[in-house]
Amino acid sequence: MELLLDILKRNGLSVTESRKSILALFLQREAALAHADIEKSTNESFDRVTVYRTLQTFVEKGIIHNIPTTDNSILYALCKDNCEEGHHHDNHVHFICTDCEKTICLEDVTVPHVKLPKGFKPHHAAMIVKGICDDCK
Amino acid sequence: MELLLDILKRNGLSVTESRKSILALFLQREAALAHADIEKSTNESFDRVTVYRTLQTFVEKGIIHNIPTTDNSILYALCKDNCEEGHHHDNHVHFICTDCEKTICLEDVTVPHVKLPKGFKPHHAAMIVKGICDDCK
DNA sequence: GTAACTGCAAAATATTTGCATCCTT
DNA sequence: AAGGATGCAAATATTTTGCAGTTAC
Repeated sequence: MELLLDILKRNGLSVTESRKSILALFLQREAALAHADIEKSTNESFDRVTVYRTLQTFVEKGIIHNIPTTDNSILYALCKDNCEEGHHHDNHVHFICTDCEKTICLEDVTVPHVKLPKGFKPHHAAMIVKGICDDCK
Repeated sequence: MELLLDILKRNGLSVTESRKSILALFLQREAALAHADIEKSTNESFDRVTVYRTLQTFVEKGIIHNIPTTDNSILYALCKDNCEEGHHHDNHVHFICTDCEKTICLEDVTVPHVKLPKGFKPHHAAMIVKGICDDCK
């Protein structure tokens, strides 16, 4: 709970119920969350609009980042290292379990470099692996 | 244009105006397309619903596949090899140019394998590289 | 001729914006 | 007390569904 308040304060955000609850959700799960997950998990105690605005604020501050998905949903995840340092290092692999549908940040697996065709200058790379996670195997 | 009809017929699809136009769009561009791009490019000559249904049909038949994105859009791309063979091999890297905003299939760059933590069984991997493309450099 | 595709209407869902009120600092 | 955050209402955008008319084969 200390950590939670630290994160908000460090980023110059006022401490409100919605921010505390939503950030707590991210801290207690290892999986990524979609907007809909957050609405469900907080029992709809916050206005839908507040959830949108809270997520947007967190992304702007670099507290969470979004993860590429193949469908039209946006997944958000907070990753330990980032938060501790206050800036983004989401260069790790994301794993989507096709069984339990969770998206997990594999903090220890970094995205490998690839050789691109001539003329292409890479700036940032993301990688998503689908399969069966440790819990569902 | 021959190719175009071949693709439709090979997949057991009847040849209609919308399918021809939309498939032609994919064939003449190397970049991936979003639903909105298609509506614009076809001059809104087709109903929005038809575009949805056509894209869905193409995905089901394996003519196009969708590409992961960080925002909440869905990008679709047809990749040469897949179409020639009639089934999916989209295990190549996708490049998103942050300048022209195009998403390009790098057919020749395959997604590298990564070593996952114990218990994780990979099934499919995708990789997205952001940066500056050959045209914008 | 028949099955399948399209367009229109409308429903359902998702996202954004404006504004008055309430809460944090 | 002041600035920012929230909730509500409503506008806007996106996606889905049903159905009647049309088209491809």
